[in-house]
Amino acid sequence: MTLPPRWGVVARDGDDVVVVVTLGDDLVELARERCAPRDWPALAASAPADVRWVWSDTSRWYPQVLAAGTTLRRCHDLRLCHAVLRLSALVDAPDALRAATEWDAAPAEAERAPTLFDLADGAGAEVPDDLASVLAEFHRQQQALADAPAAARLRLLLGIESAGALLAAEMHAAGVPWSRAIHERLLEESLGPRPTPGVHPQRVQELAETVRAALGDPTASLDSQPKLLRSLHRAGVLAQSTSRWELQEYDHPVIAPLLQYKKLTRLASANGWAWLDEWAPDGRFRPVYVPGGVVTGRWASSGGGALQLPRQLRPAVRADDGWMLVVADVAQLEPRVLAAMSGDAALAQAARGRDLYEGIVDSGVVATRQEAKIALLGAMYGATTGDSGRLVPALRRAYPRAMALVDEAATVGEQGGVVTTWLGRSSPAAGAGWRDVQGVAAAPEAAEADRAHARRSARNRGRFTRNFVVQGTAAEWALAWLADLRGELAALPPVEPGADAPASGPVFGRRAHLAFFLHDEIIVHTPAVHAEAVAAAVRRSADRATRLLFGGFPIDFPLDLRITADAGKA
DNA sequence: AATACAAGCGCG
DNA sequence: AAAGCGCGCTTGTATT
Repeated sequence: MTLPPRWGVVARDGDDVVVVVTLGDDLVELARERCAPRDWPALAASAPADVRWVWSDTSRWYPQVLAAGTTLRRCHDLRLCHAVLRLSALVDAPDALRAATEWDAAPAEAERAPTLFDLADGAGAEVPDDLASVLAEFHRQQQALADAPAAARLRLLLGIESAGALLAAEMHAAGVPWSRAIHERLLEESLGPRPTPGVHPQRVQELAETVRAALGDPTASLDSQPKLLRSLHRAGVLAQSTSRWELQEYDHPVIAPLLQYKKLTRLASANGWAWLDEWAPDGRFRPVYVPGGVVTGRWASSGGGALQLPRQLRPAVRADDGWMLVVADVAQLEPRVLAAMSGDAALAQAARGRDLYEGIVDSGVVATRQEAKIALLGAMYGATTGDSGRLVPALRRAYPRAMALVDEAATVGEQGGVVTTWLGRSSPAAGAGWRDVQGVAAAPEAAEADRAHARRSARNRGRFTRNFVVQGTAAEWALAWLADLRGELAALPPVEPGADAPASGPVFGRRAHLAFFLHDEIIVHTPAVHAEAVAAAVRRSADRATRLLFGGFPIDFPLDLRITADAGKA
């Protein structure tokens, strides 16, 4: 430890910005300055490095700091923390926190001015950012934490949630190093030369001709599902839909070229040349991450499709000259989290130091790895039919504690209750519509159709809450991993600037930085001299996240990790 | 002409 | 082999 923890506040004050720095938890004021909006990042940067900055919304304030060429170490994002505290079953929050307020607004979008439409319906509206509102909300949150019996877990959750918000802004600013040349080569190999806009690429046109010939219909429309389905029926393919998994059941010469046609049109429209020009014009892919964007606590994304980057395009993620990528993902994150949070020693044992699914097979629970995977996913998702549903009972016998945890979460959800993750994020309460459906079905005179509807609705909600506890706790583990790693990377010394202006900008052009995060995998872009140190840090952070959440429980989270110049290699 | 929805497919 | 969780995006079609 160096200095005691300090708080800082950044808020709007009329047309100015006010920066307050305080000492300790008692909020004794140390310094207060007013300045023009463009000058506050310099003020904040001159404060002690361990200040925890309280502000309304990280996406509202932090990009300005990054644009000014600096970073901040810690923050308390009032909007995100409000969202957690408002719903958490672990706090006895006052009504002022519980009630829906202006603090429930959507995140600010830095790129886009709010329109009247946005303000009218609340979507895209910003949370308050004036000093009085910010201090009032901060005190409400501190009070709620002071009264909470499980405050330690909640404080951890709020801390990693806020660190994630900093990181989301930083990763957007730094970008994923993206090779336009490799992307273009992949497109040309699959699709042919770049077509003029509005025209199908050459390979797609050739496939379309092959498909139409196989259909015996030279004018068949392939891009309209109803028309395509009718053409297929005329050719004797009596599918119910045009989805891939159904079509591939049929043995007909049209199927193979049609599936290839769908694959290539998808590539061209979702990640083709237009995408490249829009999202990686300068050799950096900058997706907009939305921390806390999913109810379970996972991040969402908006723009660029960061969560859907096809594996096919991963080779285009390429380190700069003299730099390397450290690519790491957790094998079977969610089942491991389930083993730990349920205290299921048998499942934890099956997971230890190896492929968890192989561990289940070795324990004699099911016969093959594929069966183990299907069974476990089915247990966490609530499958009742098919192979998955058939295999779940064997799992229930072998791992009763783990299965009891997800079964209990499902039961609570079916009854309209709230479930909570390991660190204290609670699921939303059942909505009025859902309760109405159950109420109607409970009446003595209810029709059988109403009862069936209510049962289906209850099961649906049960599957959601069943998965919520696992997916949400997995998101917490991942955030803890990221937050710790972010600190480790910041402690590495920067390298000398290269001859060219660094594509990652003044902040990240000289030091290792996180470049990508997707649920259970990360990519760090690092000067090559630090690659080994970064790899070690990635592993240390994962171990610390495990101990931070689950203490001494004997569970491990092994990483698949490689140091590479491009992220495409297996 | 603008908007909402469904299908389909990409990711974990 | 195709059921069960959470997302975002594009396209075509239906609605207004």
